[in-house]
Amino acid sequence: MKEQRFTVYLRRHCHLCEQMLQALQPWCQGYGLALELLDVDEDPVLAARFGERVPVLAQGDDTVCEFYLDETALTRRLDVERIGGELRGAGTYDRIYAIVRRIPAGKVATYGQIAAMEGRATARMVGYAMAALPGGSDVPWQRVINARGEVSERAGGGGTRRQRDRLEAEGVYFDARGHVDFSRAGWEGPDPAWLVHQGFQGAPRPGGVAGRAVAPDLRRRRL
DNA sequence: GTTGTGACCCATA
DNA sequence: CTATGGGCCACAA
Repeated sequence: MKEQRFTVYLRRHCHLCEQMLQALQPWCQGYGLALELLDVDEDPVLAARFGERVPVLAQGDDTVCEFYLDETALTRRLDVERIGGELRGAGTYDRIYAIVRRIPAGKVATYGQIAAMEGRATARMVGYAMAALPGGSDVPWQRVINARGEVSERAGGGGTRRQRDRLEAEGVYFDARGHVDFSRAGWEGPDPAWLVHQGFQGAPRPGGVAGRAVAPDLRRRRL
């Protein structure tokens, strides 16, 4: 397994720098990243290049992120071969499908929830992945709904009805406005150990927040 | 290489 | 409650 080299440009007594190194710790252990730490104050060229803009995480000449660890950006940079479990080297859609397959009958998850677990997808991409499924797939696509608790509308129209019918056949209840109550039917996520083994992000907080049983799409959050 | 195609989500107003 | 605009990107042809 080849290691992946990254460079952190930093300076001493820098709070953000220490914070980024700490955030990188589990990535080094889990994915075998090799970090090169460069103190920009020890090299006038680097000091001129970065000024106050540290820390910077870089891969070769490419900047991955500045100031805070952007885990999404880092994930994109990682060699997919490094991801463990049966999903080693799998494409994003296959990784999404693998998570969706674990939603039990009678439960639902949101696009954003799946995306947050997958780690590098967006909610929208989860929707794209569902749309790309061939007929007769073993992926229980009907169990993925939007963040408002509704079955999403789509161009065709018939698919929407079919999704609701399948969910109701599994015992999922829709209220008069066509909404699912996440506190009753919301999926809390797969076995955390399975997620970790597959190299996914952790599950959103189980149980959820009042009024929203699942975590929103965490990707968009900026620190 | 390029382009077209999609089942989203959130913050506002 | 609804409407709208911006942010998004993998995949197949």
